Amino acid sequence: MARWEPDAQGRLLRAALDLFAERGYEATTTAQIAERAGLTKTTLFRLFSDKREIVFQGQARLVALVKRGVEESASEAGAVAMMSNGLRELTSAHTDEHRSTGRILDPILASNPDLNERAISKRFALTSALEGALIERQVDKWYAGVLADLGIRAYYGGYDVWVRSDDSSPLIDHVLEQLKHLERAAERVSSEN
Amino acid sequence: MARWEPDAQGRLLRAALDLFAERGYEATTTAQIAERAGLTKTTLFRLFSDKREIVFQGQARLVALVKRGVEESASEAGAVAMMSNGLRELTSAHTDEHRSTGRILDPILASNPDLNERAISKRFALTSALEGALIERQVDKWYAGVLADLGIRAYYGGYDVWVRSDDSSPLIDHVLEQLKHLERAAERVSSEN
DNA sequence: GTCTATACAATGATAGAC
DNA sequence: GTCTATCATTGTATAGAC
Repeated sequence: MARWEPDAQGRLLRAALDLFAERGYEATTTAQIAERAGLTKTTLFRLFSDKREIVFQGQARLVALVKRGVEESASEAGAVAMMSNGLRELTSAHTDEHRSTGRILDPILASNPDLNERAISKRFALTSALEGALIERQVDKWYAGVLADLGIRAYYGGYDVWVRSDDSSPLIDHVLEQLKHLERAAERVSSEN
Repeated sequence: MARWEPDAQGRLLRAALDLFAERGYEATTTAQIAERAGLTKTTLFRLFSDKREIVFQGQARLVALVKRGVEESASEAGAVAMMSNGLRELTSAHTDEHRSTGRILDPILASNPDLNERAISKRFALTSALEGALIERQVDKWYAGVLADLGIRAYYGGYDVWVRSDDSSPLIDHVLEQLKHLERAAERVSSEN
């Protein structure tokens, strides 16, 4: 059937995670990753735009998901409801396998400035996507910005708890829990003025 | 007296801005920047950790400023007041010269993914610094996160308007104007629940 | 349509001389 | 503190194999 082993991207991802965990991100060369995956450097760079993207490729999907959650919200839904629908879609992509990967990946991300920078960039991309989707749904631009910040902050906070915790509660529960606290905090802004 | 021309960093920055504006960021090599500044590549990389930092070095100061604004706030000050004191300090560093530089630099940043990523990373660093400083001042962690997002969003929004505008109103005025809108938006979160 | 081989330019690190 | 020189690595480009 196939002349090549399938799932080159998946093999490269696993090879990269193995090597990064063993020897660190910087001490691992792209040639080594490709070799362990049974490929060459050329192929690696055809499949991933750069070394960091090996580990972040999956995140591209998330931007589309958060947008879809907002777009598919009922027309009567309020802005907060549309935003949390975005978060619901976003979190629906996270399986238990992602949680395992996260446990390996997160310490590596934290330890390397280049990877960390890419992670921040992805967070910003999610925030902008959420903000833009809300504006498309006629939410006032100021309100859209504030809600996007709140929502993505809740998502990352919830994700951190979820990855670290052993319980079986789904990611969305952790995220909505965070969102509740953040909404209450947002209320305090008005009471102080 | 001096065996070398002084202000190597400044000369490198000006050389880099010139060349980036002329030929673009990617088409300019670090060797060319160093040469135009009368130095070598080695010296450039001793003074700047990487090519992008030539253009962002100045931002390191800003993190210290926003922290100081919060730290030096009166003990009776509320959380919003401490946050906007941070913004006041932050904006105090921006001279008319920075505005001119911004007019040249901003289109270059927007046109290059690598530079853009670094810019986002700096924005996140400012947000984290502001959030951390508020927490140090005993602000509740949820509230600190929300206020940091609001404040930095106001700062960037205000900066964009300031750089583009021809009037003589100081940056802080634009930032506080944005902040007013964002605070009102934050109030709406509560009314929707 | 996917992979390999090879050559290449540029970043960034390092060592030793002035 | 700067210079020259050399080096490993990332990432690109090309041309061809299966």
